[in-house]
Amino acid sequence: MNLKQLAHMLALSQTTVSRALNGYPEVNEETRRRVMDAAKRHGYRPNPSARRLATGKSGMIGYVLPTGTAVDIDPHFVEFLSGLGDYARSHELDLVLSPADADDQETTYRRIVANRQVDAVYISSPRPSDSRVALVSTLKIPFIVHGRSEGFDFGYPYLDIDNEGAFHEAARLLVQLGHRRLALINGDDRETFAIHRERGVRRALAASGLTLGERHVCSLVMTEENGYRAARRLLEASDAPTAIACSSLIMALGVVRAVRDLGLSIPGDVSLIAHDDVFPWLKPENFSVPLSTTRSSIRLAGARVAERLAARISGLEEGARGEVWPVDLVVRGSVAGAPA
Amino acid sequence: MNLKQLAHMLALSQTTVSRALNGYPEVNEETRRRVMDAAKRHGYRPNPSARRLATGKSGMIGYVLPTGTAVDIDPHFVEFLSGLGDYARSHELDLVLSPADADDQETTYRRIVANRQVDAVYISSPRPSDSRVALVSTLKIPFIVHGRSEGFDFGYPYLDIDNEGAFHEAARLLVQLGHRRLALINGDDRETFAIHRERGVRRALAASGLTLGERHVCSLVMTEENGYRAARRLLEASDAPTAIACSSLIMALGVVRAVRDLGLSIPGDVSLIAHDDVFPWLKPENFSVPLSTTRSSIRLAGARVAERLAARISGLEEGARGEVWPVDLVVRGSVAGAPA
DNA sequence: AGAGTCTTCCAAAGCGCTTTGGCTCTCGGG
DNA sequence: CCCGAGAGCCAAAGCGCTTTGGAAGACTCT
Repeated sequence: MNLKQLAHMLALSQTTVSRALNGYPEVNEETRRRVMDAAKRHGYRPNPSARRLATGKSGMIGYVLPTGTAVDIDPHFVEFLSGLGDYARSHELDLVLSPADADDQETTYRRIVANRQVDAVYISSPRPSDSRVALVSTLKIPFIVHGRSEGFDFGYPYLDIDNEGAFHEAARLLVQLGHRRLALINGDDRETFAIHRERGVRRALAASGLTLGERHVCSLVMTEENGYRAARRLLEASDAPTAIACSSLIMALGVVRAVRDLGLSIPGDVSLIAHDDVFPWLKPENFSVPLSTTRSSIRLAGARVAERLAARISGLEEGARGEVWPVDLVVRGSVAGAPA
Repeated sequence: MNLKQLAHMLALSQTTVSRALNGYPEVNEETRRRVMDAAKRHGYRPNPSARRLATGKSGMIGYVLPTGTAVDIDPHFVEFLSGLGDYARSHELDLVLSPADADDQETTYRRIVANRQVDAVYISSPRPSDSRVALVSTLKIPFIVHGRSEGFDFGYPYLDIDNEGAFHEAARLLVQLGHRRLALINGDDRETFAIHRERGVRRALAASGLTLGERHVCSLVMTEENGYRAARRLLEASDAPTAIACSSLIMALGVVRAVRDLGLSIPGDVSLIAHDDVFPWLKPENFSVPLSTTRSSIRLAGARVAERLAARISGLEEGARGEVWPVDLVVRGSVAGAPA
């Protein structure tokens, strides 16, 4: 059932039917009702390919997925996706993932924009002066960055959490508890979120005249194994930290294992605070010693990104609006006063 | 730059240019070269929307993403996606995720097929007599099921791992080691994979005249917390099992925690084997006691599904071909003879 | 040389929708 | 009573590609 048939069966022109369906004003309400009714009754669904060709709009959100045999998709992605899906579902938006060589995403961005394959894109895990952000800003397409880039002389729309503030609070708490040697087990420090977290820790330490030792900050892909290795290296050193801030729950698993392997205890020998993106399958309160966390639901962020993207597509949102969400510090059993 | 312009600038018809570009035989090789050359030089890219409207092909693979506030996307999904992306990238295929109410995916399947939004779809986490499989089989669209359904009187193409065989082997090993009371901490037993695993365990036990006690099999969403609860319940009972087979590494984390909380040890008091889908961020060899696993890379499965989907789209693969991958049993420190 | 056969190319008809540019009819105001 | 201004509808022109149904010329055969 296509427009032509529907129009013919209503003894109307395609123009009128199309307009009636799309809510244009120049059609009699009575006629509109008739059209709407017939459309529903016959299950008419405009062909998206045709509509897209005519309008250039696709009703899809795009995401360039970095891939490669050596590239692993971040497990956080799936949670973000859940949120995105929550919103997208109720607004008939689809999401298209365009896999791209991790080292050359630009080509893909250009392609999906030039082809008008999607109405908007989002960018995640940005780095300072991220080339994707720069590129997409010049392309005429609505977008939002999940996270933040830095060092541009132009603004851009983003949604980020207050990583610096979160880790500042976490470190400040540890310092207040008497800890003097803190360590930070961070994610990839080429990404902005990790930079911000380190900055937060440093600022808190500086406020008490302390510093983050060169060897007390690690930057690694966030796996359990890397958490273990980092913690092990830190704790075996002569100037072992008495408190650790950790960028992910998954790494924290490794940290806990390292602590145990070394015959130490949490929080007796080491206090631990990790960032929690809120996974349904791994909860900080269920760690053998309940884990203190800086918490922010990445799923909610996904939903919000979708919402703002939709707003941008329909022109309801414009300009370089940045949005920064505060992060909760949730104190549980894994922190205590510094050992004597 | 569109076809018309390109044709005009080559003083050829659109027909010829189109055919030259698409490899049709009825065009002079010399002409083809000229066309190809000019196309490349001017960066001509056929407009996918137009092509799609004309051919009905979209160059996209579809996946209906079950969503809802109470629905969590399985973390395995992201690994599968990595594999899918690996293949799709090198073949210019995009992936479109259509979020749907988890309780009504059928509408969405019908929509994406009717709209010809995608050239093929895949279905994951199938259940016995899965309605999605039945539906998609009637629709005229290439598809592959990742996993297996059961109880149909028709065949369908799928890719699955030998879940029954894997758990059969695992259980057999445990029995050989003298264990008499096994338990199974399984995933959602409405899904086929879980049913197959249970079947495998039962078969191995039966071979030695043993059975899987009613209360020795748990079926739960695969989270750390559920693994903990299940293990705790099992191990505190009077007829506590001496060996546990577990359907996921994430649940196994919880099992290990429960064992520790109860002052028991692995493998001294309990042997443990879990299924490993091969996550880059959590490895069985890094468990405090290296975990024995049945191992099968879900990422490779993703790549293979993409490959077969591509083959089906281009007509190279047809019919109801099922493919079942064997699963490795990797023995590590978490299994030992049954305690006296 | 005429007929048949390829080879190589083309004009034009879709694909199904949106949108431009009228056209017709009704109605109130001068 | 005529004019201008809506209101309501329509025909047709795109959007950019593929594909059908030839047609022209070159070549082979008899």
